[in-house]
Amino acid sequence: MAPSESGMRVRFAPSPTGALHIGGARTALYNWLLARHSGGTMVLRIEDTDRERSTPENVAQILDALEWLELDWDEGPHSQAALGERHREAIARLVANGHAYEHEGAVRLRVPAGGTTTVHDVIRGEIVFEHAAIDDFVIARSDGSPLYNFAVAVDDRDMGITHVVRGEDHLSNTPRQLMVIKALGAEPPVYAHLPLLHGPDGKKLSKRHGAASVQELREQGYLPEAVRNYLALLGWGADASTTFFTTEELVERFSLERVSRSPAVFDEQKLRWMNGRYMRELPLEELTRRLEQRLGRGGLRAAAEISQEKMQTLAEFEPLAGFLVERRPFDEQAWSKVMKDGAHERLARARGALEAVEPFDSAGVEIALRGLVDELGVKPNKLFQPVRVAISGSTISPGIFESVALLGRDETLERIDAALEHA
RNA sequence: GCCCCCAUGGUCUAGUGGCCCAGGACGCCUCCCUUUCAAGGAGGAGAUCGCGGGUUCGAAUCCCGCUGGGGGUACCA
Repeated sequence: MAPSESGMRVRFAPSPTGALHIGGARTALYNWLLARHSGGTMVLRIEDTDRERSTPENVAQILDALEWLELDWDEGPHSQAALGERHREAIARLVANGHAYEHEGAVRLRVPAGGTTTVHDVIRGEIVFEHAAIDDFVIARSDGSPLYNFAVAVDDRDMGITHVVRGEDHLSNTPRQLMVIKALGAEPPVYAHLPLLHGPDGKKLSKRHGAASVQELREQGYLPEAVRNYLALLGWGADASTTFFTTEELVERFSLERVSRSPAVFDEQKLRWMNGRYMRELPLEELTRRLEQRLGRGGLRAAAEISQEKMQTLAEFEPLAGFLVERRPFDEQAWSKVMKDGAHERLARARGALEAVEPFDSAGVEIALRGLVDELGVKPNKLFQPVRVAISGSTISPGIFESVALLGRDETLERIDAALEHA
């Protein structure tokens, strides 16, 4: 580890405009990885100098999202608005020493007429901005309240931030912040501007692109560890072939030097695939715990066990295995697709075979049903699908033997009877 | 308008002058397995490395121009 990377003080500074977006989540993750990797400090600061937007509910949503992602912080959350004292003090100082001046009630920073300001960006190298292209910008409103570009610079200085890691949308404003820091006579932090995240249409990621916020990802049944892994790979890669990283490995291997410069598109299909892999590797106890917590009920262990390898998200448990928990109506499309060409008769025969199974476990059910298949001389699915529709209401379910065994003899026979009558 | 950033298959990426007529992953297609759906296994299609000039014995890799995309330019953050 390079000396400069030891004990980094980083900050995640979202403006509370509502749900935490995926782009913000990635920024938070990268900052968190850097703090943990360097044995440093993660500061959480809420950029709430914009009155209206900064409601307590919005702030709560951000904290909630970070907690779900299991990204903890060491300091904060600080409210930028609450730091007004420091800001006003700094403004007064700049006005006093001529670095800023009052104009129509507002205060503007004096930008040198000539020369340049260079941003040293870890990811992009040196970026030179001509002062000629930057106007004297307002740092305080006429009511005295500070503006973003000013407050950020002051806060980063006051909080001793060593590395500012944020989205590329802040790059163009960096020279302004650098000028404030310089006017204040402070040392600038190291900057790293992350490439933005885009939607499938190439435009900036937004709600229009499906799951765009952390809370939506949670609702859709994604696992936080899978989301972390996927997000880490959106703009960063450790090598040519590693795709799966435990969080410990991410902490160990993540580095700003390997962050890419071009924008990335959030691909939910790949997240789904990755999430499925994490789902299958979850210990059964853990999978059960998460499903039960999500559904607000217990007793799901057995159902979770026979469904685990078939789910890509926690949300898929219900459509796949909900029938194990609660009887549900027949899906008419499934019904008409399966219950034809003598299916009714075969279902009746299956009922008979199951009635006699002893013991009524998955192995016993399999022997009985396969035996009947041989006896009838039909393709297995000619018998299994009608049974599946009868007990689950649909054509999709976990393994049929396991499902039947789990339901138990009485429940299974009742459902088959209901199906026989339904016809 | 002006300023800044970016540019490898549909997507995420590896690649920093020869090992690349470009590697991995998702997705897609085919086959296998198979009780459905997934999963898994084996193959396959898909990239003139945005375009045009250079530099060099040699360029995805360096330079210039262009085009395209994105961001900024507020008494928003």
